[in-house]
Amino acid sequence: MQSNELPKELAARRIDRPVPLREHVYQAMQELIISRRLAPGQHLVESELAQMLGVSRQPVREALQWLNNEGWVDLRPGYGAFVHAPTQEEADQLLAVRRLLESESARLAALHADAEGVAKLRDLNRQGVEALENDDVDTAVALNAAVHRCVTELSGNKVLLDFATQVDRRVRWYYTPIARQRGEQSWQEHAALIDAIENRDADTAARIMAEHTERTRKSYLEQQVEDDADQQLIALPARRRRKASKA
Amino acid sequence: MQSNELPKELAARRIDRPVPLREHVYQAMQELIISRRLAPGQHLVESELAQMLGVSRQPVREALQWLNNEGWVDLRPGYGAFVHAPTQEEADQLLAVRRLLESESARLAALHADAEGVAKLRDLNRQGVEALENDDVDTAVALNAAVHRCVTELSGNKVLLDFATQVDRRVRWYYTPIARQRGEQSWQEHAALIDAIENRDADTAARIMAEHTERTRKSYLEQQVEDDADQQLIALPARRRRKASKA
DNA sequence: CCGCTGTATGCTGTAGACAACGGGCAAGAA
DNA sequence: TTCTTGCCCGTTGTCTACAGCATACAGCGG
Repeated sequence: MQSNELPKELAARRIDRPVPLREHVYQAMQELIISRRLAPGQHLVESELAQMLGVSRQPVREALQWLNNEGWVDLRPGYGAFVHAPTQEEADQLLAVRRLLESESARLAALHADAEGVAKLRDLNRQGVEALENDDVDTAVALNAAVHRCVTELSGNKVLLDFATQVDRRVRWYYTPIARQRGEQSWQEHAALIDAIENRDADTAARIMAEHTERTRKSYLEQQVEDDADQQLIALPARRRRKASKA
Repeated sequence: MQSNELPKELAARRIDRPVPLREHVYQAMQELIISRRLAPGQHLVESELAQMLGVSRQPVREALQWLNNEGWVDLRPGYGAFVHAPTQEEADQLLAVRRLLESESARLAALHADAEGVAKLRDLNRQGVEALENDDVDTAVALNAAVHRCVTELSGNKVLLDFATQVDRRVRWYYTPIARQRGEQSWQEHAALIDAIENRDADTAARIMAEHTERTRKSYLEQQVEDDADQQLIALPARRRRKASKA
């Protein structure tokens, strides 16, 4: 099952085949959505996407299924796919669930983590602080997610990891804008959390994580109000959009 | 796929188009998996399923995607779909997550539930007790799930409801066999829970729910040991199975 | 007898095409 | 003008066909 890359430039006129096309479609569309080039609520026409990405409709359909499962698009049977339009209410509830899952993760991590795991956490956190000092926001955000993910991995509960991962992906809809705002404090809280885990202090770890995610939630809610205006980008059916743009 | 049955529905299904075929495929396969006619670990060949259900491979593929997302089958890219083989460890972790989510649901339900919601809960619970008295296990299981779902709905957190629903579906892999075992006690606990919700006693509600699901988990773990033998039904590639059955 | 290699076959992933459904739009009636 | 009615066409859901890869197996050499 190994994928030995780079042998065929001939077939590479499409895309390298070892990885199914739907994967590329999935990633491409995810980026398009994150970058807002596909607006929330927008109707996604399969044939348009297929042509745009140079593949047939099947990979697009399958990618849409995945995107649907991860909350990036909403699939209305017989009607089509629409870019998910996140609401404040949903964000609030999502972050509440995140708080619940991650707090429990921290508790379990404190019970189960070994020295190696703690070391890895410290390393990630150190890198995060460095990234912040260098104003490298993207890296900092990624490392932040990595820290949280690592804690969840150390919980030893794979199902919990699954669900937390799902939540994390959906949180990323909202997260980036607030990363800069409360950067430094966040990493200090991480450090305290890691200490608690190292000391096998489950209750403290859980409490710190709960407070940590709760602050993130608050930050988001304060931040978000101003954005709501352009949430109103209307979701026109593709047809109507096209007619409109002709005029 | 030794026993090809229920292909009669296909003809009728093809006529009423409003519901996509993949929905029917999804439901049919889910039932086949629950009933163990598709064994855990078994390799699912798309073309076989398609022929068996009287549709083409596309609806089957899409149904498999859904089944994968809900944990019924595992999809290995380029290799095929396999009926998910649940393990004890996974069940344990799954039930731990369930405990977490449902406990929080109960807490929130106690904070937010209105009189109407409480009434609905009581009604469901009453029906459940009746079903148990009539030895109607299937109905009792369904009503049990309904009570839990209703509590989660009353929490007012739609995201939480989403995740709890996912967990519930996966728990059903394991649940039915233990339903009979601890039937009566379960409904008594439900009653206590509903009281707590009605009294707006969030902490008590959360505690009762946590203990309730924890007992379910324990029951499962005790029960399950004996089943593990036939978990070892080997997952042969479809080809080999066919050859073997010729001999 | 065992291991290797070439070949055959079956499976998945993808492409391209068709038919039905449903919304949009225009023409006609009130 | 405004509402109704019928047609048009865009979109989805589905089907069939094909290419490529991986495995199983046979035949050969050690």
